[in-house]
Amino acid sequence: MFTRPKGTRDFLPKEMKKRRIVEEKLRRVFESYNFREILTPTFESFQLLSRKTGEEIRRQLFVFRDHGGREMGLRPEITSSVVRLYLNELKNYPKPIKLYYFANCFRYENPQAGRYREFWQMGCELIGSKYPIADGEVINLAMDGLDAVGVDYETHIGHLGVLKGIFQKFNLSEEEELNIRRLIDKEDYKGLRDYLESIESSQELREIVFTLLKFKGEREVLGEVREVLRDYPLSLQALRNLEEILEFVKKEDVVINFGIARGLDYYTGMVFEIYGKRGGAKQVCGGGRYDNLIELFGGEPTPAVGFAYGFDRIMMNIPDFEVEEEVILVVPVKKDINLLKKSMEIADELRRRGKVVEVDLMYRRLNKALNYANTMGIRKVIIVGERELEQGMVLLRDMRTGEQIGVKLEELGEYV
RNA sequence: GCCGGGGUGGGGUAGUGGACAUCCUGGGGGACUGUGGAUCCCCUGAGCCGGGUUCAAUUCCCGGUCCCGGCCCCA
Repeated sequence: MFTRPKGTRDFLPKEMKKRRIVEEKLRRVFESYNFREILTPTFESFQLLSRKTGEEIRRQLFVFRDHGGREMGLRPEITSSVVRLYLNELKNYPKPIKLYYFANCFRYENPQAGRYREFWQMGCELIGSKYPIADGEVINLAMDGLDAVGVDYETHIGHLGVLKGIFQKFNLSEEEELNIRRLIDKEDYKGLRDYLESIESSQELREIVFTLLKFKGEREVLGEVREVLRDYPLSLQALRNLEEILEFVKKEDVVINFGIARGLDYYTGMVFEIYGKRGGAKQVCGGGRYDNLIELFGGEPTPAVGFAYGFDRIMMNIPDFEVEEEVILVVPVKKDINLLKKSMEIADELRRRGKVVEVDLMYRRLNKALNYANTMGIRKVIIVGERELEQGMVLLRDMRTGEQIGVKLEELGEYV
């Protein structure tokens, strides 16, 4: 027997239906902002995929060689592909360019709650605007989408420029910066303290870092933060940028959090993460500004900002709902060739009218067919028998009430 | 990559170092040649894989694998 590859899933009809419904709601939000859908290949050259990241992501990449010996990888996220597409096809279009996507991604990781080797991301990239209003729009869009599907969430917004401004003043090496960011990101404050001591950082650095991390909260903290950062001009500049962005963020209840470092190295400015409140695999959305990435990929320096939803995690964070399908079953009273054909004709006619219609394909006895309708939750059954056909009628049975009426064939469409 | 808990028909389960492995549900067919949630009958179908201990393993031990979850990292 064959089994599913580890970390992958089969989606059964019922769940698929729900996914499509949620997908459609999210799509409508992106499109209401006039973001336009694109689709890029499932695999890209290994070169492209590994461009912006180091060893860590390489370990998570599904890689293969094609028959021509070219190294390929399955996309672990979509932003790289969108940047490539932008440079290939759209770089001379009027800005801003607003694109969205919904696609599967692959990471070779150990599965756990809300984490799979194949998973779906829906996200967007806004390319060409460096202004705070663009950051604000993207954040608003992210929250609108979650509202549209009923996720209970908390939004955290930070800015990498603030920490960078501090680091610069202390001449830290790139590696030291990275290590510090990593410890901050995972909120390992003890480890952070130990590390800062191990690299013999100055007292001032330690103080400013921990002070900054303490200011996690509502917008009111910004005033105090400004005070704390008064000797760090670059940080103040970043803070100013963040304040401008927040002017455009329409919801008040967001958490200012300078601890958001984001693992992907390409972020340069505002960063944000949104957490669902239903435990396990909390992060349903992540994004931010990446003004260097396009340049890194060989294009003109171009500012950009975007985010991605973890679609599967959204599915875990929405209130459950039932999908109801109005299905009609047409069943002949006997397995007589003429009745069978007549049943198909009736089904055809109703389908043309937009109904979802099934004909009994199992040559079941009438009682078994009704039983089938019952277990399948099919509400309406059309019973086709000679006696009624002679008068141009069929029987229409409502499985829920048990009511059964004779209906003229011409009027059937109005009854079901 | 590391750590914890699991794995019995399609789904849900019981039990056991020893005979054909329990029950419910589901699926197919029939009793009933035109009316359901019904009854009865028949059929279908299971101890993750490999090794070890043992006269004997689904049961005990080890390894692997997959699932669930945690770390790392992220969506």
